[in-house]
Amino acid sequence: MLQELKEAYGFIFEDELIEEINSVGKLQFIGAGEKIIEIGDYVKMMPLLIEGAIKIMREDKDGDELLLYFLERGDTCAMTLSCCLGQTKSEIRAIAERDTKLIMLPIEKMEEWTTKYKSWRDFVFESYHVRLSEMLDTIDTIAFMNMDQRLMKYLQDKAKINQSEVIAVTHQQIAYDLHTSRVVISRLLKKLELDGKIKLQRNSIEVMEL
Amino acid sequence: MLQELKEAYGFIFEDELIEEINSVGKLQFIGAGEKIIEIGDYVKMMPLLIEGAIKIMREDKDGDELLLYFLERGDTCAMTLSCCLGQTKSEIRAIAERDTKLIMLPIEKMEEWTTKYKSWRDFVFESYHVRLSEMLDTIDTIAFMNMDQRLMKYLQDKAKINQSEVIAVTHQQIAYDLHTSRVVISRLLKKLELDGKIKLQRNSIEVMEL
DNA sequence: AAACCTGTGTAACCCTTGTTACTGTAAAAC
DNA sequence: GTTTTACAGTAACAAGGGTTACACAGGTTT
Repeated sequence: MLQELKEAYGFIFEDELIEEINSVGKLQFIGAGEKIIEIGDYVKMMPLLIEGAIKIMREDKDGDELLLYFLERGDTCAMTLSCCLGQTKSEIRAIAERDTKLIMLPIEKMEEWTTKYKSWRDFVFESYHVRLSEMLDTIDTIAFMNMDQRLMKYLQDKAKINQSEVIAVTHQQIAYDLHTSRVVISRLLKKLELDGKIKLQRNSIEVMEL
Repeated sequence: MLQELKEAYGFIFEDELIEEINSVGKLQFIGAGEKIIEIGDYVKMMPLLIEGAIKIMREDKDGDELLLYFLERGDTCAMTLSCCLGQTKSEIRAIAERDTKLIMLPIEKMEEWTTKYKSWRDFVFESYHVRLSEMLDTIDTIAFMNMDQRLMKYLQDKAKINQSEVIAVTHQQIAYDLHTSRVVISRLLKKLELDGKIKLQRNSIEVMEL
């Protein structure tokens, strides 16, 4: 674990902190599609993403869903952070977008490290900063863009996070992520294909413009 | 200033920190409607809200606006916080919703206090936490609610923040805040009035259900 | 091979929201 | 008092997106 830890976080954390993380953290593997945290769960561990990608979803009382953003290597879940420090339940659902490797940290250490390590403090602040920006971006997207633009952005983001122009996804799944209906997605995808921006296959989509 | 400072933040900050804030902070009065921060501004000071209310707006490249949330006494602008620590430009616009009293803190102190005072650290973390929650709430609103529901929520929020059932606002102003058109707002307001939820007057609206 | 399931394409229709245009009216400016 | 200006009401229409319904195509199961 130490090696991977250093690769992903060595430039950020001082050596002593890396040691500590290495000794108290638990390496964990999550298969693509597996759920990591559910809404309402009490958060007992804080994840550091080593490899892979996680998608963060929001859901309202009626069960309507919406993709908030993706997390990548070097990210942590500020939402979880927030929950840890506040001892509250999770407001979001986290699902592995790809096979994912992460280090789980006991939340007791959070407080301690915050006092002890400047690099940890900076990391936490930076995480919050990045997350707020990401949330602003999400708001911009749903507030100011039409569904066809949102769809194209979604496909591009998803291609990027999965490091492949061909993304494996069904129209129904996209509809869930964008909080709309399958018919609408099929309709808009066909339009995008006619515009030469994507190519449709069964169960997958090739994105031509990245 | 000391007295007001203690009233608003005495329960949170240790005495020594209150002293420091008192000595380096500059008390500032902002009239209702005045702009505090514009998008793209470099943030040189961090505000602590003592009294009044501030509305935080987002704007996209086409000039389309959207109200994100209100700040109240005891709040600070996490977005500004974020900018201070990251030395980046403001992503949002802040406008005094009512006559507002706030303490401006030089950002150099942020780093120092973060190391020195646990109460300050906790305050910063708590601010981020509250702000993320507020952003989630904003996302829920625009993603999952129809315009009539959003409008009613807007009126209720605005009544609450201004501590009055009668709010002084034009249909056009509401349209800007909710990123829609005046005609749509007039239409929906009339419907809400017929439902007995509000009473319309020129330049003001009385909210019956709080 | 037949039956079945899942994913996709498409038409027809409806509701919500956005747009344009015009009217009236209160308040402010002259 | 008359003229302007800002605000509000409303109709008519357009567009985006949600809904329902049905057809069909690949795979999978039996």
